Amino acid sequence: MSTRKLKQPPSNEEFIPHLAYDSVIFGFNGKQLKILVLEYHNTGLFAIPGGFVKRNEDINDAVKRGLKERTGLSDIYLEQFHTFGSVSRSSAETMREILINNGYEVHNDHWLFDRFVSIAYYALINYEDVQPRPDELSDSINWYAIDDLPPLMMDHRAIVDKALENLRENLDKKLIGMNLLPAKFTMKDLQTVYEAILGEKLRRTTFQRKILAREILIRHEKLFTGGAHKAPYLYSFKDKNPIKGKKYA
Amino acid sequence: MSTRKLKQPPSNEEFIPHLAYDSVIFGFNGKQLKILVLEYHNTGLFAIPGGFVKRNEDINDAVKRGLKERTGLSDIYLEQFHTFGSVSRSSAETMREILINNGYEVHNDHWLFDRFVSIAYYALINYEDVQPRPDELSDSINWYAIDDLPPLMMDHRAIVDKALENLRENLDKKLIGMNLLPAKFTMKDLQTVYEAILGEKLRRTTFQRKILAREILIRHEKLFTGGAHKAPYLYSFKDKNPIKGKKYA
DNA sequence: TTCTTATTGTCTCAATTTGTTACAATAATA
DNA sequence: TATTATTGTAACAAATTGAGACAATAAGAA
Repeated sequence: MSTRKLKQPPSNEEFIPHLAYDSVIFGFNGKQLKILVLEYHNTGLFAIPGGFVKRNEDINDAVKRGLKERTGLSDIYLEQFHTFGSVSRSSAETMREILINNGYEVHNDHWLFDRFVSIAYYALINYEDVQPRPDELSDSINWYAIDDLPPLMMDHRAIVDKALENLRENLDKKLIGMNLLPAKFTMKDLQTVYEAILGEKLRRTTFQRKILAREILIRHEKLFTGGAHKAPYLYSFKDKNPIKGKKYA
Repeated sequence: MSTRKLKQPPSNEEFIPHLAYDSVIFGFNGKQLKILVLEYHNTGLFAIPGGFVKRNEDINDAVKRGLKERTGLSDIYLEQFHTFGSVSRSSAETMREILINNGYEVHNDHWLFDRFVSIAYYALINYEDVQPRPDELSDSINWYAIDDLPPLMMDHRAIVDKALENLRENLDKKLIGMNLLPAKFTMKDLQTVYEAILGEKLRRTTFQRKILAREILIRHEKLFTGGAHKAPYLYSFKDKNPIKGKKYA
């Protein structure tokens, strides 16, 4: 019943050789910080989403293109954080395993088996409005809690760790919460995002005071959840890009 | 008298195509923060030092190799800070101008005229123990004060600006001063480095108090300069890599 | 209606950190 | 022995952060 596969892998003509990108896509489900991890067909190999750069394409655009394909979202918050360039990070064996198990016909000196330098980005997206789609090579793509990841292939674990490190550093400078929460949220929601990213509990009153002191939020109506207690206000972010020097955590 | 040049440019066989590095090399002359800028023969083009990555070489090693060639130093403090990947940053015309004015014979589809992605690093070196050497393509290499740079070719000015931005951010986290000063220095020396990097004056007593509170310095003998005033202590850094969370500026 | 409960918004006061000024302790030199 | 410029530290004020207290709810239960 099954036909012989004759698929062609990405072409050398179209893409810059030796160059790839990888993306750590963060989402927040209301409780935990998660990232998208894909699994390749019949290999048991887990990886973060990556791709190649077209010969006449900005790297930023290549990453956006990949994210669009997998999440359906455009206008995603993206941050380039490191380029991984050791020789040892590349693994021809791993690439071969992936391609073979996807039914590709590839010769031994195919460009995908070469050494690759990877430019790594992290993305922040609103968990709720995404239905992740696996790409052609992948079996599945799923959210995994940041502290419960499957073993990742090659150096992908190191990439994720470095992404998280950078995300934590940028928590001070950029408005991280804006990209991980819906437009309106409670102060507790925001605090939970901060705690999930930092991996530690914060003091409620201090957090609230500091966030409010920054004057980056607009207060809206109250949210009545049905809980037997005072209803919290809803907030939204005032500005897209204030960049203040103040700390809030 | 002069012979016809028949030099060969770097070979496509040896290097990864489309991939380069650029380095912003910071030094401190006791007063100002400076960087190394080179000028290409007969072109009036100024650039920061860069190079290519061998096919079987870690990118970090490629940068170290380039730095060693130009400064004679190994064991240089290096920090990768960004990868520049827009299509528009590359300029075949500029490359052609440089190669032609160096007497190279290159065909029109030479690999150096292709689009390049550049991984950018900054380095911190001790100004005093360096005698910069121009490379084969360059006329000269000289120190320029960070606020008095010549016009730089292509996007090199943006690379320098981003390097400085990153250096300022890392002033908190890493022991920047260690790499820009001699082994022993006065508190005033250290403050001057901080001021040169930040581009602003700091309050003497607060600076001294905060630095001392971090307990990263060892106090040595006094330094008698011959000035008609109290002699300052000399200090050195205690540890290579403490990484404290405290701020000191 | 009136309790009870959990949560929220805000206030207060203590502890810590930072900003600012003051001042004594030098190294030369006059 | 004065004079001068600079350095190391102390002292106090101002600002920020930590830690608790507490009144104001929004339900549901009594």
